[in-house]
Amino acid sequence: MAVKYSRQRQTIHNFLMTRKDHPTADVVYQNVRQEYPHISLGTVYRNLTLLADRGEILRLHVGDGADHFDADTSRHSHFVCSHCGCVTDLALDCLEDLLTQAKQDFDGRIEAVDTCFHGICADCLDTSAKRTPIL
Amino acid sequence: MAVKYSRQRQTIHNFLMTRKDHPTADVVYQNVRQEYPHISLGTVYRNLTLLADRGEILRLHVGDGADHFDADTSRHSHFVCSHCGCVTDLALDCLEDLLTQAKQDFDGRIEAVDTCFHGICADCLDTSAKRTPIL
DNA sequence: ATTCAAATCAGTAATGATTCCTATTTTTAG
DNA sequence: CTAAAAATAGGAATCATTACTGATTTGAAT
Repeated sequence: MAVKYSRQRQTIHNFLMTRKDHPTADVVYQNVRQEYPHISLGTVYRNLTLLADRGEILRLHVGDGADHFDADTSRHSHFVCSHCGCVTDLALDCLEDLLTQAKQDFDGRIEAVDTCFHGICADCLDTSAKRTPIL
Repeated sequence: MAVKYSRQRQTIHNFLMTRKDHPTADVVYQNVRQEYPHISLGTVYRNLTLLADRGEILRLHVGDGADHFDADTSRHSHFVCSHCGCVTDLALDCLEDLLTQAKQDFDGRIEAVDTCFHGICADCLDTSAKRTPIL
């Protein structure tokens, strides 16, 4: 099953590279649809899965029901705001140390690590402070 | 909405505390059903969600489609075998360092971190070595 | 450039995990 | 003991994702 070029897949990958907010499949679909009105949601899912399987993008499980996708495949962490649901990048030096230590302590073979931080993003802290101090 | 005692919830929580393999809601359901044949899957989900919301158990998003649940709420990491799908605990000293560094570097408020390692567990490495060396 | 098998597509149906709904039962404060 | 609040069982509904199918596109060999 050799991979052949497809305009749809290229467009999906290109779109993902323009975004830093790690959109869901449906967000990708809604946006790519502007250029390809006839693209189907199944095509978006199939290509996101194919790209992720080939290591060209990352599939993130942030725990909000839908998977998110990231065109940046370098090792980095993520943050999810439990208030607005936004997903952002987080660069941490000691991520490598974590992997190194895990490989030492563990019997099996460790290939990757997903690190997902949770809390309230700066924007939500700001706006909630200006309105009602509930959070 | 004060929380009232329920035998079903107690049984679910008790069952979870006997297991170290972080079962899914359906596995909890299948097991608790032995004692309560009439318990419904909805009740299992509702109580697992309630316990997780109150911080009495953890809900894990390991990326295999279904959420897993963990009665051990102390800070620790998890490992998921991409071959057999098993989920195990992983204790790492530098997890605290990761949180500390993240809080320093980040503008928002960080409350928690999920760390999920992926790879092949020791059992799967063993058995695949004894059979056909595909992995 | 033409051909043609393999890959991909659009559209839609099916699946699987989880949540929602409602009438009934259980819990617990007074 | 009583009654209001919470929880339940059972099933329907929802949402993300995958699978299916007949038509279209790609690309390597002619």
